[in-house]
Amino acid sequence: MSDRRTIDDRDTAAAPEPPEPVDRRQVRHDAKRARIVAEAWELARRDGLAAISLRDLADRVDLRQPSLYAYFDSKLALYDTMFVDAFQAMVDAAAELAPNDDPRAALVEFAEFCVRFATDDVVRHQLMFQRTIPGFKPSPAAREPVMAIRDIGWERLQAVGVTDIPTADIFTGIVAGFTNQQVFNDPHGDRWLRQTRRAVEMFLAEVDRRHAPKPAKPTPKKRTKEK
Amino acid sequence: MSDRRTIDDRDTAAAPEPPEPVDRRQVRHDAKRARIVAEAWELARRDGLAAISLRDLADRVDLRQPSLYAYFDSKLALYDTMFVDAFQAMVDAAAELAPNDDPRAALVEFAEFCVRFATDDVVRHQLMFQRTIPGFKPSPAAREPVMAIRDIGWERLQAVGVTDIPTADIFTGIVAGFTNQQVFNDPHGDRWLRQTRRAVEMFLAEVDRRHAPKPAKPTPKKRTKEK
DNA sequence: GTCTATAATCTGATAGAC
DNA sequence: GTCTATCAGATTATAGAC
Repeated sequence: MSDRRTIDDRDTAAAPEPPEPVDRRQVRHDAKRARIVAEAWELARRDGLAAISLRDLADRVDLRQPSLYAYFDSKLALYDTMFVDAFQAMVDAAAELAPNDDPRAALVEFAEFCVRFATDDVVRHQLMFQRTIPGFKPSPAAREPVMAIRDIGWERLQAVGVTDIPTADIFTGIVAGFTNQQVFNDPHGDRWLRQTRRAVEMFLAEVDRRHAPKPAKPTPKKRTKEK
Repeated sequence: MSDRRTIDDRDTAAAPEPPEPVDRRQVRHDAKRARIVAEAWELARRDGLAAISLRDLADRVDLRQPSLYAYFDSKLALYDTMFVDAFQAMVDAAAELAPNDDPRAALVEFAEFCVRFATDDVVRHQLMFQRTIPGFKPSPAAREPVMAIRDIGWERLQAVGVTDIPTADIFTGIVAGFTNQQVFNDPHGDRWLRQTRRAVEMFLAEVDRRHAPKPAKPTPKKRTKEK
């Protein structure tokens, strides 16, 4: 199947060519590429993210090591693909979260989701949120899914009335911390995951306090319009 | 790998040590060792923690690479020493904190100190709080300064009335998160450091709420346990 | 696209003379 | 303790045949 698609190709291949909607080669290429990435994750989980070797990786996908360069320009390009893969997975998983009418419950849910997602795959978390690979910096193109997940968090914060950056920073600080502690200090348990709800409720109480600044004295219960 | 004793074993125990105060050789050895560690930090800051090479390191201390083995049994042993060095520095710095009569202010101070200490040296933070070097795990001996810093935090928590682990976990989660966000998202600024006080005060408000449980709302009894 | 072969370099670690 | 010499590998990446 000669598929050189030079410009004058359409003239010479007049009759029998069925119109290909998608290039099959491209499809297979992409599929193999995806498999390589999947095996790279396996390898990273086994040996550590920084210890992936292209030889080991090639073995796992039945290629010789140089053949990987048909799929990735460099090892750092592989990391970049994995980085995008990880954030895209997070975006997809976040989209699966059941919608919740109560914005406060939704925020708790989101925070717990973040902690859970990180502990599901510690190495993935390492690539996403720690600068650990010496030469690696996400490419500009890799920023897109990062911003997507950031937007999801931002929406949920706005839904509970948080619109200023400093308060949002407090929330992200909490989530980042619980995530990190869970991954780092209790990677197979749920010690910090269990406290996440309480932490977010604590945060919400602070938000309430800001929005309805009550004077200091313990007054009899006043009616507020918030439920 | 011979499982020789841990890294730092100078023969402190064996000698009866009558009149001879210190061995000059030992002093020089220790001094050079310290210099090697210091240069290793430099190198880590320049190239990344995982990218330290013993050859580069040897150059910086005017040795040939094999001579480093007179000071460290292996590269991982060097990391272990650096790990201890980092936690010891944190303990020392924490000891410098001005005493504060108000335990609540002292807790805020401690949290801010942690965030500041981390941003002072990102690579140090990486070694202390992230599992990033493929083969490295702190030796049992290295645990001591880790526990020392943990104890400092624990004391300050008790001083504000926190005695249960789950609540302490919330505090460590907050501190870990603000530290991490600061290091990761604003390494040369103070974006999360500026919010640390507010976060700790938010935490303290939660502690107060627990200690003086006002029957604020006609909700069914919800959180009483988890102690 | 995949291969073989190899470049080019780096790595941590060891042996043994002095 | 420091050296030279070297081991025994590893690594990523490239060249060029098919």
